[in-house]
Amino acid sequence: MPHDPEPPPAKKFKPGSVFFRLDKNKPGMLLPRKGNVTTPIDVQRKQLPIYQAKPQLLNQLRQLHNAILIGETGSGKTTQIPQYLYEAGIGRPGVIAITQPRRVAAVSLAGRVAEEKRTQLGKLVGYTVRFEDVTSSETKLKFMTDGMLLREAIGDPLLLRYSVVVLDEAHERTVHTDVLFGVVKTAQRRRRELNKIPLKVIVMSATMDVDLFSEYFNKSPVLYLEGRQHPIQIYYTKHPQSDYLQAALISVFQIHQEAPPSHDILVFMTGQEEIEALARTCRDIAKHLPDGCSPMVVIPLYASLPPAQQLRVFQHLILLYTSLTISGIKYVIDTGMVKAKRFNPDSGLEVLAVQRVSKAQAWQRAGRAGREDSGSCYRLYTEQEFDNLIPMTVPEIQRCNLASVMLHLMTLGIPDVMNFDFMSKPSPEAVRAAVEHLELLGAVERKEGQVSLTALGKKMASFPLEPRYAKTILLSPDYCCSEEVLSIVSLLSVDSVLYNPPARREEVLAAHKKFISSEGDHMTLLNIYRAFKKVGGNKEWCRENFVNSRNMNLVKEVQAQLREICLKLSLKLESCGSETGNVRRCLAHGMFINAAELQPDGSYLALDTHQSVAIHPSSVLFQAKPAYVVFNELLHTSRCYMRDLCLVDADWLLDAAPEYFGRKLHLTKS
DNA sequence: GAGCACTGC
Repeated sequence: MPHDPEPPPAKKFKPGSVFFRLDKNKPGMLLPRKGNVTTPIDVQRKQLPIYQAKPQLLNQLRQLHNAILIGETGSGKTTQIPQYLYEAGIGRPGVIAITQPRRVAAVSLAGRVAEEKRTQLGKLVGYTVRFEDVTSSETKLKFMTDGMLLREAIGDPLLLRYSVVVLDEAHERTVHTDVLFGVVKTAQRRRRELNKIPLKVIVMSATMDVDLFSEYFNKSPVLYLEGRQHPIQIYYTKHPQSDYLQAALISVFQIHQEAPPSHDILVFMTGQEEIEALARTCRDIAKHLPDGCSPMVVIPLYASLPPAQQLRVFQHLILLYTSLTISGIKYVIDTGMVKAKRFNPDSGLEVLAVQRVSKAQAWQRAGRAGREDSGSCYRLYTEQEFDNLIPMTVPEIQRCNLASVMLHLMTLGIPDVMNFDFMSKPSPEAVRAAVEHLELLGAVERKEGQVSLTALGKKMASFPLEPRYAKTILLSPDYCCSEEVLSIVSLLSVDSVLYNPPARREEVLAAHKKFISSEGDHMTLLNIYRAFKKVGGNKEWCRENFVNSRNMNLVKEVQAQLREICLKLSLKLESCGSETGNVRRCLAHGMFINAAELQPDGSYLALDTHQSVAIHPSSVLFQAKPAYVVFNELLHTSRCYMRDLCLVDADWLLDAAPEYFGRKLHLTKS
């Protein structure tokens, strides 16, 4: 491909440079649609592709205990299937649950279906997500996050309130969905054994990788639904691109000069930094576009941007990498890369790395171009490279820490968690590491080779938190600092409450300086939270202090929820006031697995895995070099960094787990 | 002296 060391003038991007090759073998995927916004709602329902299939669908669904439903976006399956079931009396008098991986989807779908049924939300149709329950005794169609159904299963493992469970967006394979697969399958079997009302399970997915689903659910039949996708033209590069960012830049300008201005371009990229850099370059080049070329509006879009900015109206170019729903996209540029987390069970380390997308992801990205009308997708890789992509993204359950999953399964009374019937089994090492972690925390115990939940473990499971956080909260009454620990855990379980625009670095440092505690990041966060509460969550205060008020308010919600659980468990809630040493003692006892020791050469050794780690420069302890710390997480980027550190005494760690540290010390010597 | 994709309970 053409390449200039200097930022090339716009002329270089004139149409005609043969960059893409048309792929004639893969024409548009599905049928066009006719849309009309003013059509009455019941007519709209009948215009959906799924409506034609309604009689056969109902016929099948009435008989089957399990069904796999494959339908593209726009087939109407998520809004219609629950209504069809209800209208046909299938599953009465029980409740039909429809799970979603994301909150917004659960909420908006419930709203849409309530509208279609002409009822008030929360009556016949409702939703349940964390912090929000809009259901009543009348609710028969209940949209919920999969995590929420999982939590409900703790009190009701057979899911007896439900006659039908619809697992939607199953192709996303989130941890929660994958665990739910096993939970509903178990509930189905147990209900049959106990002669209870049968449970119908419908798995809905957008992809064609159905064998796995079908096989898992006792070879259940697969029903296909026609979608509503418009034709999409796929283009590939002639040659592999060594620099996908450069390729994206060229493609953007090529399309911009050829396309009508009302057609937006969507570029899939891997992260904030990349997006900001490309946005800057595009804007610079756009200033020097030749006369007659329409102006270009560049909108960077990523999750950590404040929501107001995400909602801005855009005209021509969007740079984006999330799964946000945006309409009016005509052109998609797919870099073929994604940033994803990988997990190493041996080191307990999560690595965030840029890697190639899967075929499924590539098709999903392409699909974004055909929502409203026909579109084009430019893949910045060759067709051969596409053919070599892995078919499906590795399910999250195979690349995450399983501690909370294992704890959850045990709470559900699953007899043999080590051999749980996962659709895609995580590695035995990952399972073993998780159980060992729980054992160290005292959540499980081994008796004659069998693993069982302890009373402490049962309490830990009642918190929607990682086990070590739950443990720390449960320890906090012993140190008379539950209020502080609740705040700290809440602060750690949301995205950063600190706002760090790199352009205003000096101001940020000055503003945050007054909160800094020499005891570490946890206490610093606590100082910020205390100050925030003192001014009553004042937004102006947040702005002045570079504090993210949205996340801060989320902290308040989380804390309220955790406090509620503490009260149910009759934990004593009290504040230690200025005795912050108590808080650090408590953190040391709860987080002892994440401890590190200063070495003579100035580096740190993580005591659990004996790997060399460093203090992340964002920590307030970066220059302090304390002898012992506990940290919140390890992040492997350019080095292995500890993030969110708390200064502790060696004695506290030894006191927390004498046997464990005895073993670790022994390991150091040998 | 770095820079963290997206969810969810």
